[in-house]
Amino acid sequence: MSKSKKAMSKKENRKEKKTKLILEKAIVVIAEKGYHAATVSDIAKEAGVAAGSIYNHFDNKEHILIQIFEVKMAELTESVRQVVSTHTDPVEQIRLFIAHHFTHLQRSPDLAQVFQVELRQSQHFFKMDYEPKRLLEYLGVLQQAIALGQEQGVLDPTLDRNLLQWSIFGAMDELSTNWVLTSRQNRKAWPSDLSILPDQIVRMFIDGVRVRSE
Amino acid sequence: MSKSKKAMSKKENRKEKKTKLILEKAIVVIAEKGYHAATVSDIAKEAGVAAGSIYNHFDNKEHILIQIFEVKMAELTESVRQVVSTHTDPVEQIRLFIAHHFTHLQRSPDLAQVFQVELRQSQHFFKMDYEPKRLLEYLGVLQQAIALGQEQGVLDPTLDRNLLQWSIFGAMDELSTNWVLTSRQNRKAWPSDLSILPDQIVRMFIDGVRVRSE
DNA sequence: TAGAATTGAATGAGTATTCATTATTGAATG
DNA sequence: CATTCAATAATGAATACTCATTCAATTCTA
Repeated sequence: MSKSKKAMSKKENRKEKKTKLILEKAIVVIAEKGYHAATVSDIAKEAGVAAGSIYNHFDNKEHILIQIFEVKMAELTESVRQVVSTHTDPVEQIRLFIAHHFTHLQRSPDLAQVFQVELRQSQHFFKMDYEPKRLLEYLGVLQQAIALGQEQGVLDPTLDRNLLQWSIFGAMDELSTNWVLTSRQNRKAWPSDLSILPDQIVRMFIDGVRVRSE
Repeated sequence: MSKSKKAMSKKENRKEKKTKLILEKAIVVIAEKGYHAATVSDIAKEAGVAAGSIYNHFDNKEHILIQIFEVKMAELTESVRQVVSTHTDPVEQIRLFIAHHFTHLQRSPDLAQVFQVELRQSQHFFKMDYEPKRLLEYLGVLQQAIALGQEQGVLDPTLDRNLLQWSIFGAMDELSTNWVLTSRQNRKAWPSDLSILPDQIVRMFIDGVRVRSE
């Protein structure tokens, strides 16, 4: 865990900034060339450091990829948590969660490429203990909205929350990957603006999940 | 493309059988050790041939992985097409499609591991022109059921078919991956028997998609 | 017996990582 | 303030290592 900013010496602060810089540049380079084709030297050059210096910040090449996931997922979780907390209606919370996901995707194309495509080439990403941790934190925001909906009687109480949670994520993830893959190639399988998706997805899922009022 | 069985000489027939054998053994070895850790020699040994012989059947290591996808996807598509064609009700067709997906997954754990995890480590799998082709053929069966449902007025005609198709696939794929990852580790995040999933998934999606009677 | 298929030892390419060396930093000191 | 100096950080050339792939020699087979 990182020390609070205040407790950090100038040196530690500076080092952390450089770590962050390398991470940001790594996202650009990896998105551009692909994880395997992007060499450690490429990343170092882009960050303006020597290849060996990378190893003062990361254990190895794969660790860079993992850290991109860790750091960016934590940020994403924090920001979606804030957005969702501005509303109390569970269905609206779910809509916001989904909308935020695609907004984020569209605002950070390089990161999107890394998340949807390059990360999955990591040998250990799938198999590690901590892989689910950050993802589960993120999806926890969604799950809370679902649980709230059930408590309030808006969503089917017999529904398997896990099933819904993973299905929504699966749908978002697949649509995201499709978008990333096609947008880089200038295909038009998907609208360039993804802002219509959340409403449609919510309608699709929720109208099936929602307890019929009538 | 391969010649019809009748037009094949004994030699060609034998060669094709060996190609198939290598492919089957490759699935076992790759599922066991992971794509990168599985060497060409490992696969050759398992298939009872010399390492060099692999190259009489495949261009390179990655080509093996691609061929696993190509061949097995074609088989899967053919079998689901048959299953679905036994019913005319579009919702039942969708249910059958989903059920078949999970049944297949559960019956072929090694292939499931390769499909859900190892394939995605291929550098070119995502980026190739032919990647979507087989997948689109497979999903075409689902799409036809959706289209039929719209024609019959059972499903919302304003619905974006692509969206539903990819969302259902995304949900199935994510649940599949979860199942593969947990079942190998004997976790119990998912029931060992997946046969309950299809009904739940159909309920989730269809009840939101179906035009409300009354 | 020609041609195809198979063999498996040898090759070589490519790059992640190491590490001895050099440079930088900033607290302590007079 | 200027200087020292131990600790940290940065460097980049050299290394080391793994396997995928090749191919000349051998075996098979129709």
